[in-house]
Amino acid sequence: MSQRKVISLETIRVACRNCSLSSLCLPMGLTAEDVERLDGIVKRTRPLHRGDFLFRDGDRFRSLYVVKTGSVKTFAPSPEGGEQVLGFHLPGEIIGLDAIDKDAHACSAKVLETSAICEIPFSRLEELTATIPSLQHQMYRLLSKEIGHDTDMLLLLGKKNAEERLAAFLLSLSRRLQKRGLSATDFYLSMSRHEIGNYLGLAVETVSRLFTRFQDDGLMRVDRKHIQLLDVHALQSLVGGAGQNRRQHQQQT
Amino acid sequence: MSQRKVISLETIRVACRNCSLSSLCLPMGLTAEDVERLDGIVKRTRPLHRGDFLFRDGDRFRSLYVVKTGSVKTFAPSPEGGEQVLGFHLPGEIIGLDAIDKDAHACSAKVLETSAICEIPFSRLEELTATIPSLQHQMYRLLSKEIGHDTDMLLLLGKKNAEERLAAFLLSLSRRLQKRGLSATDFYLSMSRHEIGNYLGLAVETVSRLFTRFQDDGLMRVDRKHIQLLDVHALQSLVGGAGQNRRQHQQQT
DNA sequence: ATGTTCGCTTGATGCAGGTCAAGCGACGGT
DNA sequence: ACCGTCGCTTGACCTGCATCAAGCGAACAT
Repeated sequence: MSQRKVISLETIRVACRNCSLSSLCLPMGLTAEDVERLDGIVKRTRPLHRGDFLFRDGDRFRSLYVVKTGSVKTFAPSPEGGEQVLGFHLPGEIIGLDAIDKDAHACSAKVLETSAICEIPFSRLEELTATIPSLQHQMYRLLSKEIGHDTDMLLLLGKKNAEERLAAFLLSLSRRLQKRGLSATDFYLSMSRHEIGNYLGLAVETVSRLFTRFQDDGLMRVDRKHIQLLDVHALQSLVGGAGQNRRQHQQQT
Repeated sequence: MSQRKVISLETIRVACRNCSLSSLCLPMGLTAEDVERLDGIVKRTRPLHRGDFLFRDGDRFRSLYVVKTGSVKTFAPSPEGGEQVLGFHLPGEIIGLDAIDKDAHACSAKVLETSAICEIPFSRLEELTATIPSLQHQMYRLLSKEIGHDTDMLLLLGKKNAEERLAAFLLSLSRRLQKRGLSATDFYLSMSRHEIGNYLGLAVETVSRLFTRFQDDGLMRVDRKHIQLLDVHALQSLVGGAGQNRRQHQQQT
């Protein structure tokens, strides 16, 4: 996020082994030699710009994509012509795993800001994983992690109110940016209020009102797309649902 | 579902190659020889009963589980002490994929009715997939499919109203039962109204009222847990969101 | 600089569905 | 056969958030 300068070609050609994201990406836990082999199949594309598509819903599945810098949103069409934002993807995150099953993309991926993206042809990757057990394991973990993440979203959409959703969203961004060595409390939103609302199952107006409220309550500072979190702990307790006396659907069997 | 008789030991010891579910399960597309090898690592447990756990949230991850007969629900604890039902699993469906990442289960799996379950130790499976490319591919597809399914649920929880959610739920059950050779229009619900509501992000009362309404509208017949779908096509058009003039969050960039 | 667009904010209003409350019938235990 | 429990239904009410409406300011083109 907040990546405003054009990325130089120099930067792009850096290999996996030098990539600052390797600890978040596929090479995690591989030997130097295996990283070289993986490196051999990764394509590094020229910088993409806001609005560019990595792929569109319906496209044949060929490659996975890893965000190197910038950010990408994925979204699926809903039957009525609207769309559901499925996620915002930051550096080190992998896009396209959901397309393996049907060998076609069920969602589209659109670049939110000038971004550098690695492309990994899946068939080549699959060959490689068959001969590198730790890479295979890493793939399973990545796919599994994606499921776990979706599960978290199900809980959020199924049980949390608007306040809890937005607080969770902000904290998720914060945590992920921090992992990438960026500020956890001061960042730019590359997505619009509308996209945030869509992602969280809320109306734009609700998102806007909540930003205002959070700011009035001293939890954060908002200036257009520039966000500063002032009281992370308070936000965390909001997510916990300590928000009020919110009744939970209890479960009995 | 509606599996009331106790499963005989005879049935349980049948191997993968004779399993009627093989086309839905891991063996899909394997050679006879490879199925044998897979078969060698699969454990078949004695029948489990309503309320039994396959695993609990926090347990160390060891195995994947496949439902052979019966049904299982998975659910995750939410911070406030409630829980979120994540899914209902029918014969042929695999449980536990979300635990690979952290090597621990983040949700619990509880048997809803007398069920037969296959257990597949994951470490053994992983060894096997490294030597059987088509099995590896099958695993990737399974994991990917799970992501796709979660994605559908995100859309449902994020954009659909109560009516659309329940209709989608009924049709999903119907479709899955049909794939397993059971009736698509006449079945028992092994889960409670409460669990359905929890899964769909609705209150029990709303689920109940909708069942009544759907019945009054001639879409289905409801008698306790016995369901008969009378007008599948009408239900499908409900899901489409033709429900009214439901406004969609449009997306612009 | 000036107009146009578009994303965002803010206020007013309405309603889908959650919450509360009460009753009923099925089922399991003794 | 009886009773208690529990899941389900139904009605009355209430509220959180969507919807509708209006206005504002930043970014951009001319």
